[in-house]
Amino acid sequence: MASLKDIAEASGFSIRTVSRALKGIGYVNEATRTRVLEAAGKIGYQPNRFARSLRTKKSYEISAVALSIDELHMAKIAAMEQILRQSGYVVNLIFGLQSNDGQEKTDFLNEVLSHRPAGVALFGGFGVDLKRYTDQIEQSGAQYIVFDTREKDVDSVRIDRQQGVYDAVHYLAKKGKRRIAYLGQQHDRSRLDGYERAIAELSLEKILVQPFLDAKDENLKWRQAARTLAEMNPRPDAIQAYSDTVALSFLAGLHDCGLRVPEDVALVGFDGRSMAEFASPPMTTVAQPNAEVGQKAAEILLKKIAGEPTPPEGWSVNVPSRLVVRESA
Amino acid sequence: MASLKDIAEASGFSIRTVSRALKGIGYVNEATRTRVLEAAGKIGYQPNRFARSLRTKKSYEISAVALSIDELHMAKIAAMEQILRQSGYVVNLIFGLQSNDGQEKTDFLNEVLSHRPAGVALFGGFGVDLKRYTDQIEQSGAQYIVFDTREKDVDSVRIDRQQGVYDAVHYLAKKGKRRIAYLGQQHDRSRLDGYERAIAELSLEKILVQPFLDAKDENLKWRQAARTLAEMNPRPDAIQAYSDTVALSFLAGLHDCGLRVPEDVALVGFDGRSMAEFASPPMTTVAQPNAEVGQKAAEILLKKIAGEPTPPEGWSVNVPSRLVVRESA
DNA sequence: TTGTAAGCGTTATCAC
DNA sequence: GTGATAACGCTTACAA
Repeated sequence: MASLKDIAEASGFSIRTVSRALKGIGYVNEATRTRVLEAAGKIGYQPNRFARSLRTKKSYEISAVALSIDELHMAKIAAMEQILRQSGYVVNLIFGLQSNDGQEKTDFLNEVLSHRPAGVALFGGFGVDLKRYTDQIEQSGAQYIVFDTREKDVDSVRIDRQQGVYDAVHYLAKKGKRRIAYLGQQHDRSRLDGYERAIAELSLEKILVQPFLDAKDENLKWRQAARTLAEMNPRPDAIQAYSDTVALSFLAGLHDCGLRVPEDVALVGFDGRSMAEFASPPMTTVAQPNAEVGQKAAEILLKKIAGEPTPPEGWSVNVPSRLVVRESA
Repeated sequence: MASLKDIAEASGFSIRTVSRALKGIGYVNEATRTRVLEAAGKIGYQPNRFARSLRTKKSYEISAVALSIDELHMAKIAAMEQILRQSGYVVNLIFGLQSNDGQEKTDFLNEVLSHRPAGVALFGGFGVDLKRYTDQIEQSGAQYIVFDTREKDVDSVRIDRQQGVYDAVHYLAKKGKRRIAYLGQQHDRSRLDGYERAIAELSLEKILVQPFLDAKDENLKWRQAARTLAEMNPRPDAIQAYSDTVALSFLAGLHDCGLRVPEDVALVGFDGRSMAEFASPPMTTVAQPNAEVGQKAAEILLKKIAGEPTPPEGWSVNVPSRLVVRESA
């Protein structure tokens, strides 16, 4: 592969001049520049990243770390990659080991850092030790951003789930629904908070549909919860579900009970997974703003890497989720 | 960050000796080795990839290139990454630009190669020029593997769709179905071939259900095709669909027509997307062997990079798809 | 405006 | 067995 030296020889200038002409930094005679660029083009020059990183002690790689693969993660990473690529960065992907052992996760992070990324984008699932991991990343000289974590003390691009569910409940009320239930566990707060806030504003009755806990697997837990709903009297006429997967399992249960969607019960999911679009009927859902989240994460990383001072409000940012209306509600 | 020099100073040996002790290559006194390892551990040494790559002219990065993001792609990449990471490689992700302009795609590949990957894993969608791209990759000194392409002259890990559909049709016949239809376009061959082969063996009637071409969008094209099926006399009692998305759009159409699945019509999808699992009813599907495909792709890349001679049968390989039985059939 | 020389952290070549 | 030393391709002082 061609190097600066090759261009220097081909164009008759020194390496230094060639370098400056190519990067457009410093004073270079216009005639020299064109001759250098011409030579570089003819020879098919591509700068050597390894040499550059070695010399400048700067990396141009961002590691995206997730403990599991997921459609929603990927959408965020893809959006992030578009931005980072434009700034000359490469995104590398590191998927977690299956183990839940804490020790292993530390080694895992060490492995990530051994590649000397300029930045690390972390997905959740690291549990309460997240702060320890981000500290370790910073200590290694890299910057980090976390995707959508509940942990408070870390820089993160968070999704405003509360407001999305709040909007959805108002949407349902506007469509004439009066008995709007929430389907999910009581201890998962953010969505539930949005639900409760809207219900209170609308002076409606708060109705909670819980999973059927004796079920054999996760899917049946929610599918069989539909029976609970079917037997309620009066029956809810709308459901906001915790997630798309929960909503679709529940939808199967509604079919089992002979209840029609949206005629008998309107149904709104959460997440905006592709499966919602292909459900029968296509499901209305509060979509995660993946593109915006990925973009924001990239921008924050770039700023932190560039050494910009922390803004007064900190690096963390909230992005709103948005209702995607289809046929189920 | 600590370098070999630091360890050399700390342990009292030369850089060269330290290097050999750490890599376990060549003759090193056992006592020296332990002292060196100790010093390296204490100092927290991590080798500098950039220096190593610069010196050896070898890259330890594999670029996974896709023109679009997709759950199935990601599952393959994730599997590939597990293997490659164990061999010290990093997988970096490059998603295509939206444009369909040929020129842009060439530049795009140039950009990929400018990062000097040791190997490139390509997903389809590059059209008939695929061979040109793989040639360009090899010319740059990198190795390549293509995921599941129809193009003949390139090394690829291919999915045996024919056999998967063949198995599914036999499965349907064994469950007593006698009027098994294929839902899809006539010009997409691989799945259709498997269908036709099985139908011929079983001496059943070949029935093709085509999309409703006047529909407004892709989804409705298949959803409205259900009407066609509903009006057939006698009506098919089972469907093998071209894909999961097609099958689910069609399923919505079946619901529209008041037909029950699997009681009135059994339905089998293709791809093994997560949406199939969450359909109502959970959908039987011929799943793509993503894990195996990714693993094979990684193994082939590693062998090609290691300079192993091309085996007599070439580098390409076929992996079987497999029927995942759920409730829809 | 351009050229020379040093150095980033490795690995490879050669002596000792 | 071990130690100097050069080289990979680039950037950055500094000199011309």
